[in-house]
Amino acid sequence: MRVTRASAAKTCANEKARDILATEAASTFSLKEKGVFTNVSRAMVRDLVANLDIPLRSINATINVVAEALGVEVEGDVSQRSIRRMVIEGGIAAETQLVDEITCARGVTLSGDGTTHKNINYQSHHVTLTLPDGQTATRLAGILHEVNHTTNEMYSTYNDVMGGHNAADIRDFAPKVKGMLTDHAEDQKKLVRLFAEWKRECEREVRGEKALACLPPADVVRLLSEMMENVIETAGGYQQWDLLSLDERQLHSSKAIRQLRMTFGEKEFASLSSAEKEAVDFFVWAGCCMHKELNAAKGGNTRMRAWWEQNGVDGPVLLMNKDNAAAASAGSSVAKDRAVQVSTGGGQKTLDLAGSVFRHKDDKKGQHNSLRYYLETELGFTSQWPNTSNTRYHSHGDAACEYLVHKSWYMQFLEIVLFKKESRTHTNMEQNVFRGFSCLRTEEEITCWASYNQCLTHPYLRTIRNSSTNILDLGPIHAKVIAHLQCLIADVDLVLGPSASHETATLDGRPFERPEAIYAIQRIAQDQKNYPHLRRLLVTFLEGALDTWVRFCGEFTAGGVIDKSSAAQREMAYMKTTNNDNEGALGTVRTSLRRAPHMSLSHLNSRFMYKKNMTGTYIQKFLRPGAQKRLLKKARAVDTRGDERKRRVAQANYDKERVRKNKQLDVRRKEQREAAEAKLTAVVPRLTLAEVEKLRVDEINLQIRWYRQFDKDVPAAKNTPSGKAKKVEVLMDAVGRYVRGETHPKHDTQHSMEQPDGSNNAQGMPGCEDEYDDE
DNA sequence: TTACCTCCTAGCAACCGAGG
DNA sequence: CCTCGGTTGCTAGGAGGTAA
Repeated sequence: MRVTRASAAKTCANEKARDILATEAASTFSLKEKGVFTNVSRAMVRDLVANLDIPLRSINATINVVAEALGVEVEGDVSQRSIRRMVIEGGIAAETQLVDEITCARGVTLSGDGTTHKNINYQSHHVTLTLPDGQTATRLAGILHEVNHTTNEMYSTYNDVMGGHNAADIRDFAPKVKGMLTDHAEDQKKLVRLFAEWKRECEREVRGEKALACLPPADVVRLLSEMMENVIETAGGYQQWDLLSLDERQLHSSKAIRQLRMTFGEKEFASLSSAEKEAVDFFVWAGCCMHKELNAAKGGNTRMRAWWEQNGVDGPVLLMNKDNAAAASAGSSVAKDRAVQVSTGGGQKTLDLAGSVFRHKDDKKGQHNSLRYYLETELGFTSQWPNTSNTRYHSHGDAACEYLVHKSWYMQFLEIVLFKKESRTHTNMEQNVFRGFSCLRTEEEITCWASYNQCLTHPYLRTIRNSSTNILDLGPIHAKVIAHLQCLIADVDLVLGPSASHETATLDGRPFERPEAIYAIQRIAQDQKNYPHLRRLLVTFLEGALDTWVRFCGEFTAGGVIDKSSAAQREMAYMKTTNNDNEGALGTVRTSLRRAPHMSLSHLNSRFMYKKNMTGTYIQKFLRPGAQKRLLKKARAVDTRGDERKRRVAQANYDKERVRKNKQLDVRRKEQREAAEAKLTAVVPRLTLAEVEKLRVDEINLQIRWYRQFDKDVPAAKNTPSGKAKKVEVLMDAVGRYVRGETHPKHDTQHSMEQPDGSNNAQGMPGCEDEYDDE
């Protein structure tokens, strides 16, 4: 009661205030002064567009609606065209801000990630700054494109806006960069190497320049003239030199000057002590912690999947896709075998399929909502199936826990789905989920996922998610992960045993994230009759995870850059623990481009950087009216420069080039394939052991391949043992079957039906890329 | 699958107001 | 009246959505 009265009183007061305002003359707001938009209205428009995501066409209406409520009359309006330019101004201000902040910062680190959208590659870049007061800030440096503007350009923009004084130099930027954070993909690692090299060169050049400045003028003159002599000589003597255009001459001499500085820089650098040298070139790479975890779990799973076959145990039920299921039930025996061979099953696959059934992206297709309602009525609360995807962190582990805890509900639900339908049939996918859920071997795998999830994944994430942690300080934690895994491998009863406790089972000794899942796991572990393999499977999973962890923690190894660095160095090279900034940014690019497919990258960058980097505040605080005026000018210049058209042309050319290269590649592959086939048709089978033993290993391989064309008992290329003796054995088996007349070479269309195995490798190895795959 | 609609952008050209 | 800096109108055109 009192509250309503108070708010009523407030409203009344507000209305009074509004009346007063309305009666005053100052209640109009002019967007323009002398026909030019004021800085205030520009800032407002930018905030509306970039920070609040208001569509360009609604800006005017928004301003008017708010103004009306406040009792202010707005004078003038702003066209979409002008709004676009104001956004460009925001983008330029954001670049200026970035250079400004980098100039002040004590240390800078970079982070990046890439993705493709509609066949175009996008790279997201963030800069993390260690400010003079020890605080850190992460700024979006932009979404770049393969053919895109460079950092150099950013610096010239800065100098334009700031009016040229205290000119910022790209070369001052290089030594400040102390590190780089990316995922573990090879292309990103290459980028890191290139960057480190560039940084070194910049440093030497500046060092050399300084050294030259300290020399007596006479020496410098002498050096320069010597250098010019050299340049002219390499250009082919004075006569040739005179023929060169001015630009070419300038190019030659600037190159030579750079070279001179570099040599001087190197000389200076060589005189430093080794500690100083290391301090100067200090540059460190770290890999995103989320990726480490993701890949470790994948590594564990791979090892676990292989365990069944290696130990001759019948593994989880096969979950065939629709086509293979049809082939296996109706096709010829060859098709049947093939369908069985290419199909897989197992915990991860089941959880994936369950993901598509229980929470399909498209609500109409999946059972997303009806499941939610069902669980709500049955359990009294809503529970959601985790979004299982290869690239979503810890989703499979979470799904495994969800399964263990609510298994019976999900099974019942699948039944309801069945009986709700007119046809009373499950789709193939639903059937597969049902099969997987009812298979004890699959359940054993799922239990391993859940155990890993509770003991390693969640405790690890709890540790690294602390937002202010510096990844460079996480060496001990990763050592602990490895040690803990070794501990668990040595004694899985720490997790599975009846007396297991979170104190010894989890990485950080803190309670389990989902204790109900642990109860389920222990119940399963007690039941050795139904789940006899669980212990050995879990050990295998953990071993696989351990190996992957070791591989993905290379940057922390003893004696490495991080290990040797001082606390102060690590502070200057502060990096976040995860690369989520970049991954999130790329996600935003995707959604923005889907909504506005024609939005240019520069426009997107302008909006995005303005928002993320809080450029509005920067403009207000640090850009004097004069600088804002220059901002306007620069924006106009950029606007009329036709960047976007240039970008499209560059992209088109790039695409053309790629098409050409791909075609070339195809031709070469075809040639290789044909050569391999020709070799195969030319094979003369050797039928005696004596003959076979005289052959070289590659000839034996060829013979085996020849038999493989028609003899299904010859193992697939990847399963063929290595070592000459073993290969001879395999070959002689095939020879035996051939000689006895059990197998017959096909003479008709064998080559078009069967792919010689050389082509598998030429296609690239699909199995390997997902280790680095992400969005 | 097709035809049409909607949304959004780029960039040219025309327009407008201020100041000399 | 002219020039210049700034603003706006206009159109082509691509991409996604959607109904037939």
